[in-house]
Amino acid sequence: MSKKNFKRYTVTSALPYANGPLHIGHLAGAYLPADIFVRHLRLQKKDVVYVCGSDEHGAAITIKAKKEGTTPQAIIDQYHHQIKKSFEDFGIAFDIYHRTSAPIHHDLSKEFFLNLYEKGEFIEKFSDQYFDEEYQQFLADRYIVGTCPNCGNDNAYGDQCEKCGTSLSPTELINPRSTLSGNKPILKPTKHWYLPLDKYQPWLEEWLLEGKKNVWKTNVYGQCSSWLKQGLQPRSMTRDLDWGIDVPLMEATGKKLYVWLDAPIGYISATQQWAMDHNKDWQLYWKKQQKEEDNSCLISFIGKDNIVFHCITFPSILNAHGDYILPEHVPANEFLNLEGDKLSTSRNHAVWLHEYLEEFPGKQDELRYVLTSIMPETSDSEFTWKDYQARVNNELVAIFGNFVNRVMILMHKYFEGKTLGAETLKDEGIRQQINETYDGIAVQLEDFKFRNAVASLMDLARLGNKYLTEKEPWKTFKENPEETRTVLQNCLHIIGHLATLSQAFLPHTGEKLFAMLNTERAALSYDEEVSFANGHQLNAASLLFEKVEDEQVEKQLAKLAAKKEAAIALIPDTVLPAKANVSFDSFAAMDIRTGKIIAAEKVAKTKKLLKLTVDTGLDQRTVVSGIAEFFNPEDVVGEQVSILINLEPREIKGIVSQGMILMAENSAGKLTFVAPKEDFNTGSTVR
RNA sequence: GGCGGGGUAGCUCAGAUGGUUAGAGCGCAGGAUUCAUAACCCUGAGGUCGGCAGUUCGAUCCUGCUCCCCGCUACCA
Repeated sequence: MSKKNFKRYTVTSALPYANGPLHIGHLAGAYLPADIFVRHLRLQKKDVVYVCGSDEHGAAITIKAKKEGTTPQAIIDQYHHQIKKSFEDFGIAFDIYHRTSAPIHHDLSKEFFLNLYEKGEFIEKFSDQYFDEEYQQFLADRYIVGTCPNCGNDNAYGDQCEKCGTSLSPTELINPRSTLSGNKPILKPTKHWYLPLDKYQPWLEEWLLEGKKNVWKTNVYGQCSSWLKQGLQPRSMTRDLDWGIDVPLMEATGKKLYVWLDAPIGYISATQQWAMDHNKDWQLYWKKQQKEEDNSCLISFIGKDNIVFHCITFPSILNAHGDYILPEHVPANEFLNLEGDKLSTSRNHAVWLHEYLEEFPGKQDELRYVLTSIMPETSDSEFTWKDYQARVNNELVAIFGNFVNRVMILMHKYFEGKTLGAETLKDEGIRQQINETYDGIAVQLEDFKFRNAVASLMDLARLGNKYLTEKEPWKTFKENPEETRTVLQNCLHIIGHLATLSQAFLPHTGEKLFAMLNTERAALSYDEEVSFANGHQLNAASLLFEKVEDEQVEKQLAKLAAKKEAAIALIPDTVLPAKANVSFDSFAAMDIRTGKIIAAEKVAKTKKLLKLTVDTGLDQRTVVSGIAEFFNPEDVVGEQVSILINLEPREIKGIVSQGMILMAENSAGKLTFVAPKEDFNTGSTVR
């Protein structure tokens, strides 16, 4: 963290996309660290606003709506409310959880666009894009489906084939068709407005490359510097879409703002809404102030997948606008894995937050503790239910909960839960260690080391257990009850500090502790110390945490396995629907022959491509085929194939490919050659 | 393919601008204890720091190559 001392903080967490529920990976990546950080700032009595909201634009939402036979509005309403409720129930302390479909957000996004437009920042470019004549509109990448040139999947989208994961552009699709009308779209020139990132490159090099060196996390800095090294390209800020924010220009009817332009502006519009609701001035949190030292400190918590947008694109937009502050830190986390596998929404391999909250009621802090302890700060990390159980049982229950329980039970047993002369802590050694804990946690959190910070909290509970064991108040009670009292009351002070510090990491636990101690005020800042008046009555001891039983772990594991099986079982069912009929002539027009591969080599600088030389009986020709992930070049030589020989040649990676090898693909994405069963004459026709 | 991040004890992860015995928590083994949710406390065993080569008096830390995982990216018929 930089040495600058800010008076004010603006903290953001990545806007969750409103087309699915939240899972633990989201929490560990962008929400939990931000929440802890913000609670920590508030305990220091800093002026901070913490904003977030649903990202409700983008083509994926309209696609999902179409698939489910509903409207985009219905999709975003459903998920916005679900996500919002999950965050609330879990205890993420946003000042506001807003949404990008709100009018105030549309207005601000347009204002941003117009500001840049009027300054002449945008480059206007025409490009050919698919257009649906029946619906009279340009088609976004996701509105075009066709055959994947790589794997032959007939339902590949214009931006990506979901079967083989290949990124595509719409013009690469074979037999493209519009998802609106089903017709073949035509190419038509369309105008778009590009942000000249190349123009901002020198500025970015100074601000980011030099300014953030050794300040930003290595994963973030490394990714950004790699982009800058490669040289930035202008990026289109508009799309031909029917869902999103209108481009505020007469000539751009029917066009929408690129979702990555409007989404980060959502942080600002959310702040505006919050300010209106609470009679605050939003500009203090976002705009440059007259004196630089009065600027707010902007910190954006995100996952590693959107580093570039938050570190390069959005700052460029803010800087081009000119009135706005720039992110001081973008502490991106890596990814969380689950039980040895990537978290996956489509494969349903996830621990969903709303399900956890239902199945583990009142156990928010258990999940917070585990996720904080394994937070993917520097590399991907792994959540397992067994580990969850171990951390809850051996740490929260055995160390933290047990210490509190021991003290409370002894206080009630010996002194009816009443204190005497316990205004302050009477052990200098303990006091010093507590002070070090506070300082250590502050340093760690300001350096975004959440794992270390939460471990420091646990160490304070350890210190308590050790102190009890050393002083053995249960032994001293007979001869020296005053000694017993002093020791136990010192322990009460430790519990008080545990409660204060828990407010950042384990807020529900903090509340429970204050309730048990029966203090007057439920929440304290760091500089207010718990004090006990003479005769102060403690409340009855209650368990802070409960053990996680083996059955619960097994149940969760079984649930995951079942989901996975269900997801896999779904795949064979998705036999692709039949395509539209074609005339016999269209079929007859295709010249398919048997052939033999006589040479094969990997195409340099590609992962999936093989350059094949095929004997077609007529000639020997070169075909580029995307099968390198499934076949070694040496293994396919001599292989009989069926080859479409009168396909228009196309240049791929500088090699002219003359034809297409026919492959069959199963639902798991596995490929096999479609070829004669027996050794057959090359050049035979296939009909 | 290019680029970025990561590969360190059984598990989850720290760490060092290169320097005598590489750390933590959990797990495991032994001991002590009984106030406590068989918990706490003490002690201990455990690692050729992904692989190969190089630079160096010395490398887990630097360089090159290489393998594995994740991400970004690429005209993948």
